[in-house]
Amino acid sequence: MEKKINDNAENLARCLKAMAHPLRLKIILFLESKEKSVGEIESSVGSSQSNISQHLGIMRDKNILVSRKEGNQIFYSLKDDRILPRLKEICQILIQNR
Amino acid sequence: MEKKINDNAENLARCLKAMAHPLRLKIILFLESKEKSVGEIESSVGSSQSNISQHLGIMRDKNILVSRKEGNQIFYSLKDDRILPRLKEICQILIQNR
DNA sequence: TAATATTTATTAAAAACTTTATAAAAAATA
DNA sequence: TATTTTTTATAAAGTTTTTAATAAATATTA
Repeated sequence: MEKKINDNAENLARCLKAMAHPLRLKIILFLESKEKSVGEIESSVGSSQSNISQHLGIMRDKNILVSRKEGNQIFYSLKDDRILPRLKEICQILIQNR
Repeated sequence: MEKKINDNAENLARCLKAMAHPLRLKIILFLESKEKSVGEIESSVGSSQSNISQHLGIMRDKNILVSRKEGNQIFYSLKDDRILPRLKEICQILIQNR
C-alpha cells in the first residue's frame, strides 16, 4: 500500500526521466507525424550519430519509441500516440500558470 | 520556426525534469488530496528536512507547487489539479505498452 | 568487399543530488 | 522580555549520475 505509492513514484520517475531531456524531446517532437530513419533524425536534431543512437536506445528501452528495420536502415516511431498530446498539455498548463 | 521546436523541447524538458524524480513524485502524490505542511511531507516521504525543502523549492520554481505561510509553518499544495491526472495517464500508457 | 548504419566502450566535463552546517522567523516558555 | 524551541530555507561541500565526444567494433547491404 505504502509500497505501491513508492513503486509508482519510482516507475513514473524513470519514465519521465527518459523523456525529460531536450534532445530526446526534440526527437519525440520530430517523430510526431511519422516514423523517421536514424539518419533523418540525425540531421533534424543536430548531434552526432553516436549520441543520438544512445538517446534512441534509452527511449526504446522505456517503451517510448519502437524501431523497425528496413533493409539498410532503421526507422523509429512513437510507440503510443497518446503520450505526446499529454506531455504538451502538461507543458501548456505549466506555462499558463507562470 | 526551427527555433520554436527547440524552445518547446527545452521548455518541456525543464518542466518534466522538475517532476522526473522519485522523491518529488512522491511529494506530488502525497499532495494529491490536499495541502500539507513541510513537516508532514517530511514524515511521509522520509528524507531530511533540508533535502525535502530543496526539492520543494525546485517544484515551486517550476510552478508545480504553491506555498502558503501560516504562522510557524508553510503549507504546500499542487498549483494545478490537471497535471497529476495526466501524469498518471502517461504512466498507465507506458505500463500497458510494456 | 566497400560503404553505410548502428552499437559499444571510454573518458572528461557538466549537472543533479545529498548532506551538513547555518540562518531566519514564529511560537512557546521561563 | 529574554531565551529556547520549532519550523523552514539557504548555502556550501562532497558525491553520484548524466551527458557529450571520440574512437573502435560490429553489422548490413549494395
